[in-house]
Amino acid sequence: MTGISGLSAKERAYRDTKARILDGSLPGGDLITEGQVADTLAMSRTPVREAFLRLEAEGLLRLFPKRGALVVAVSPSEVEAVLEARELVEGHALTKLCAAPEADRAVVAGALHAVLDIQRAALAAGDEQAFAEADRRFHITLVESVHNPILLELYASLRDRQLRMNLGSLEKGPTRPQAILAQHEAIVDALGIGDAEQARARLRVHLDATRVSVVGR
Amino acid sequence: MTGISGLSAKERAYRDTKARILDGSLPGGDLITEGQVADTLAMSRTPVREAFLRLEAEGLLRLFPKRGALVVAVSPSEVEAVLEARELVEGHALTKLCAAPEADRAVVAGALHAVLDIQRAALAAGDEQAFAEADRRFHITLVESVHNPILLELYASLRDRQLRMNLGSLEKGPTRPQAILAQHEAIVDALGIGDAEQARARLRVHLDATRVSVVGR
DNA sequence: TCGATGCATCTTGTATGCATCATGTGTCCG
DNA sequence: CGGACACATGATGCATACAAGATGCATCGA
Repeated sequence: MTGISGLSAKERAYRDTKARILDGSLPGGDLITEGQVADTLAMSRTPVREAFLRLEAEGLLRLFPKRGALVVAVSPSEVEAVLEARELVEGHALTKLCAAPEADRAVVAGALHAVLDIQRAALAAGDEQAFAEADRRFHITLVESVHNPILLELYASLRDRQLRMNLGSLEKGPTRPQAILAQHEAIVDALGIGDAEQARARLRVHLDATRVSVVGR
Repeated sequence: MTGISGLSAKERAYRDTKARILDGSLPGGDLITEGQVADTLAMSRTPVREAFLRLEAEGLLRLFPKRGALVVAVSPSEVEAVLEARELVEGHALTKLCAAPEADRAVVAGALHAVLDIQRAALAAGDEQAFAEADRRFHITLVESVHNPILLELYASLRDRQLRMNLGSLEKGPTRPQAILAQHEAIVDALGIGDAEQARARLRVHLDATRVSVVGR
């Protein structure tokens, strides 16, 4: 029935719409309807409807009864909320790692180092795509080390939201990537010696820099 | 057209099913179908389907394509995950409050004291229902003080899951409520003097006691 | 007897139709 | 000229219909 793709219609509607929101083709403040998306994707309204519900749960859409779906605009307060939650979750990961047996910490630190190598290479090669992916991987790896599905899922949703904020933001400037990499390295260094306070402080620095880059102050 | 209730069919399906999962009428491991629920509530499958999707997102159901919906059984690891997340969020609230201006802290402390009064009265009256509601109110008030919608929503979902764990647990014992109340009071006391470390430690005690009550160890 | 196959049945996935509700507009009345 | 009302329009909410996948069981063959 879908014919082309092996994915269900619901999944296609979800991914397509989400992608269009995240990459900015559907700007915040836009009002879209089930019918529009259904027509575009050549499917009925039913799967689109389910995709919309999911996107609303993720905070990307806001549904208005009988009126349409509003693409939620990124507000400064949302930026704050996302960053606060990120600091909480990632900071927890750092603390927990530093309190964990040496061996466990070493494993994660090793994984993080590997990611940093990739990120360094991406920076040298000027591959923004790979750099962003490595950045994502870095933070995900950190949060995964907590082994808590609930926190991991929350974090994934936070990353998605942040993605959208980044592109709304000012140009990152050519020095941003280097700064990001340096901040990552600083965090891993603190982690390497098991200094939780230091690691958290550096995480805070990293997220503050992110905030500045996003809200411009 | 449902006529009777002012709620939408989707909302009724969601609340009813959720309630039946949380109160144990639908035990973990059960396989339910959209049709069953739709018949029971005298509505079509469509709104039930949407309710199921929502419940899956909350971690209460797990949907299997073309097979049905599994009521997720509470696992020990889920208990750990929920409690870890709760400690993280509530602990953050305590820390943030202690770092906030005296006035802000006093406002929240006042609200918490008010809730404790209610809880004390409920305990004296032997009103379990009211006691549980006050307990819920206590923790929600704490988390609300963070003013972060993302964390608040996460917390709400955590509380729901915990609800279900409690009833699967051993009898609470007549002394449990008193212990809970005492632990709450201890937390608020530490908060009153702005001692974040102390408050967090007491929160940890409280949640540990909860874990013992739930998993029995 | 045991395993493979085909079918009946059940459930979901999607499409479609209709009723309802919200909104904007044009007209009529003051 | 201004405001209220009736209606056209468009969207969702829900019901229903149908197709397709998954499962269990009976049946058949070795």
